[in-house]
Amino acid sequence: MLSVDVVLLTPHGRRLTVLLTRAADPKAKERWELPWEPLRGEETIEDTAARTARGALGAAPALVEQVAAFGDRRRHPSGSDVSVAFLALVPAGAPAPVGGDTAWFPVDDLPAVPPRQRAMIDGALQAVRARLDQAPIAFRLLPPTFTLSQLQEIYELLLGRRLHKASFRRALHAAWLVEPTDEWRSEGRGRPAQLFRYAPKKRRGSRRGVRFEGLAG
Amino acid sequence: MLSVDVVLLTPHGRRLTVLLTRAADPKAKERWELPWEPLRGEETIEDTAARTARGALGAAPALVEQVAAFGDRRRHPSGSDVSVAFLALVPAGAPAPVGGDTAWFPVDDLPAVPPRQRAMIDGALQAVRARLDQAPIAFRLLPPTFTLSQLQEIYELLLGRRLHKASFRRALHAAWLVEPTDEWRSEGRGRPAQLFRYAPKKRRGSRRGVRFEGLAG
DNA sequence: TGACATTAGTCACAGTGCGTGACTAATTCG
DNA sequence: CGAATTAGTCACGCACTGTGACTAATGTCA
Repeated sequence: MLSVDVVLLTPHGRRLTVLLTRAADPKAKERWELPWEPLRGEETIEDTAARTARGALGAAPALVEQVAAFGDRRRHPSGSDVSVAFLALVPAGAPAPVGGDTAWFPVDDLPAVPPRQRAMIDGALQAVRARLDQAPIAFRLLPPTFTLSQLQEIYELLLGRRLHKASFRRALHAAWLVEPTDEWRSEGRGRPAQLFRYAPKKRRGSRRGVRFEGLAG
Repeated sequence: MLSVDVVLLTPHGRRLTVLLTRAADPKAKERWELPWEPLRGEETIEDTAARTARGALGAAPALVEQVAAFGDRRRHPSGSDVSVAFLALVPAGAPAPVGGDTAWFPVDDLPAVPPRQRAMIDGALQAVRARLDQAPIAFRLLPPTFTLSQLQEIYELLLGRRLHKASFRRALHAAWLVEPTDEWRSEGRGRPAQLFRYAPKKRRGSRRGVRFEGLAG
């Protein structure tokens, strides 16, 4: 038997959080676990992952991507030998967890989960950070139009460190990923911010991808 | 059922080659395929991958690492719904393929293989290139001491493009990965080259990994 | 109303990185 | 000997990056 597990991530304030559900088995050593399902014969693993994510969340996440297969001997609630981990991103303002059986936990303050799933969470975080400057996945966590401060906050959340404003905008400009709209948002105190939309342009020259990696705060 | 497939890579002259075996089923549409085995209950997928690699090669490869799980509906010789792909690196001077049932094919000139395995090969090449500047996997393809020209050749092979000598050495120096021995190798014509060994030093400062990515030839 | 806090956005400098071509060095071959 | 071949270094110019300071536009509160 093979299980498909999903690491659902969403921003909560300034922290990145992961969705856990209460363990079905009340005698389980760890009382929380990642949402998972056994693979059905007629489904692909991608389908199963998407369905599992929808089931736990009550809505479709913005992105579902494979992380890796975990086939070591670490314990998994399904008892299966092999599990395939997927990572899913959910925009901010995530629906409230259904009942008391699912909850969001900050990634840097997790309760005990079964060891194989613990490895999956770590792998998912690594995968997000590695892919962040290859693919524009950060935009999946934002509404169609957004301020650059919002965008920077998402990057900081996913990378787990602060970025410098000027560097961030310079690199963003060089990557030709966004274009300004003519709308402005005044959000309480402070100067209003211009709204942008995601609009990737053909990159000229540069063999490199979009490297945000070096941005230190 | 779950299959474990291995993409064995080795340098052959100036080309990167992959090991294929003749299809067991003579009526199969594609006559060559990647080495694969069904997962046994008592083994981890890593164990199975290592064993499969040894079986096809007749020796242990220098590195075996997971690429990803492939669970789409593309055809696979095992008929399984899900396959986990591993990539394996074999140092140059690989043992001659056993009989006529296994052979090395240049990655840029492959015969037809089952479609899921074709995707695995592409994925393995992408994975090698992506990990090349994160982990020192190039050294696995070389003997304990080597010349910098040999090392550069490996990088060019794995990245699939030429690098500029001066840039390569500058970046290598900055990464503190090798140290010179006091031996020199005179290899036919031309000036003798100094031999180096792999000896990673603690990297000071620099939040970045070892970025060889930008080296253009 | 006016000082201040707060957030957005830009600029400019200095240091480092990187692509590139030209140069020197040591060997073999004829 | 001189040409060819491979190893190894240097230096220039441009681009990129980290950084702090600056201006701009709003709300808050005395």
